[in-house]
Amino acid sequence: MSMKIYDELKARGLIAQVTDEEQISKLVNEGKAIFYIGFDPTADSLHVGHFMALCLMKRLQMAGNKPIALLGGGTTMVGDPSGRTDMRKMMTQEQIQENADKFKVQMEKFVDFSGGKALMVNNADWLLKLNYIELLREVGSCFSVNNMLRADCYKQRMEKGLSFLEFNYMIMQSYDFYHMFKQLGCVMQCGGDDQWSNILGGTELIRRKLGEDAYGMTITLLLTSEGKKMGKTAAGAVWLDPEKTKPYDFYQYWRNVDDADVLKCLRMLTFLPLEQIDEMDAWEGSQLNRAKEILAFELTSLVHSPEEAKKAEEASKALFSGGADGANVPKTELSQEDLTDGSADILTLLVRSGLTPSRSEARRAVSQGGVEAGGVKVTDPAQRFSAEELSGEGLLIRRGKKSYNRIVLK
RNA sequence: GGGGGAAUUCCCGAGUGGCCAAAGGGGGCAGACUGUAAAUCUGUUGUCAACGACUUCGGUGGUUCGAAUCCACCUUCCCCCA
Repeated sequence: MSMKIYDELKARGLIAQVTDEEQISKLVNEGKAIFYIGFDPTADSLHVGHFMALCLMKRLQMAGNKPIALLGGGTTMVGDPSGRTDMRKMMTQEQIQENADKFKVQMEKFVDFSGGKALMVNNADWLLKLNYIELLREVGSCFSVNNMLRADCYKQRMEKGLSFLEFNYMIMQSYDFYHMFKQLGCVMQCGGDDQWSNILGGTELIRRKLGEDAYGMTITLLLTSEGKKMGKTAAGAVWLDPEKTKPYDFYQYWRNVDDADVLKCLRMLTFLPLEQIDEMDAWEGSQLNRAKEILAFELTSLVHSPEEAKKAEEASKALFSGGADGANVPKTELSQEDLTDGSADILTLLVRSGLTPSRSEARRAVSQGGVEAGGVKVTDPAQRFSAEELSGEGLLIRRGKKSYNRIVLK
């Protein structure tokens, strides 16, 4: 009764482009495919974009296919120009290795690597050993510079300038596919939609070198209704690492998506059955808030844990609808040393709790009427709070409409 | 290799000796309105012991009472020629 995996992916709006729909749907529906997705360790944590790719892996794995997670220890040395207007900073090998180690730990949460059900490999293992002349003679003739320049990812860069280093990225990625096709029987590569030309480079290389067919599939980029990439805030990416983006903030990010984006996010990011999501499609107006709660809960649950999701949800309810107690509200602990003369002023508290980055901004927030302490609006930037007010339950500080922090004196 | 141009605050982009913490826009933040949404309007947007002081206009040194602005060198990027 349940949908075949390929149709489900399609119905969820996850598939952007495929090289051969007929072959690919057959391949993945049978559950025999070995496929890979590459992850370049350019930062010390995965983000939402990676999360989608990992979910795709998981979905395909659940349908019986075997994923290969490729860590780009080698490709990161070169730097992918796709979707960028400027060159990436060159990274040292140590940095890359460190990031790759972190990626590895996070990936294991999503994909089941036990009993050979999935593989994790690092392209540094073969790319770093390549010899320039040998490589040129082996694969160089299979690439047409004319065609490469026509590729979207390079075209964008023709105006701003493109270094030869980055120009080679496509060749490295193609070589990965070729290598894994031969060594591991990997027949399909998936990736973000921005990877399309790089993926085609690989299938083309395999065809030319081996005369065999390999396949490619890309995932729709998750865009907001305004056409911006999802998972970005003014402060930067929404990370999967709880140290970099707190589960509460992660929850809040999804709780706050635009009305227009909720259903799309539910379909593309969660594992909820499609029938259930289709029902929500009829919801309107403030009812959509319920859908946002579900979205936020599901995702926090997947990325962190059901317990963390529960905590985040409770904290949100406590703060926004005054329901449950605020035990799970983000908390900052102060010690006696943080006080002067047995008390602390509001500006210090705002800065210490991270609600504002500087005292100037804290002062501004207070003078604009955007700060509350213990449910009372603070109007005087010089207002002080005694040790007594801060101990025990602590003092709940609110900055603006949505940022809260409980300050507790230890 | 030769010639020309550029680097400004979170981003884009004005500013070419003092009136510059630096126009304008975007974004962000706060307020009003709301549904923790969007749209709209208003305020705000370097830091601090805050009517003042300090740090900032790619880097280093210099000219000057005074430099984002002038000079020298360096770095990076773009364009044209080879």
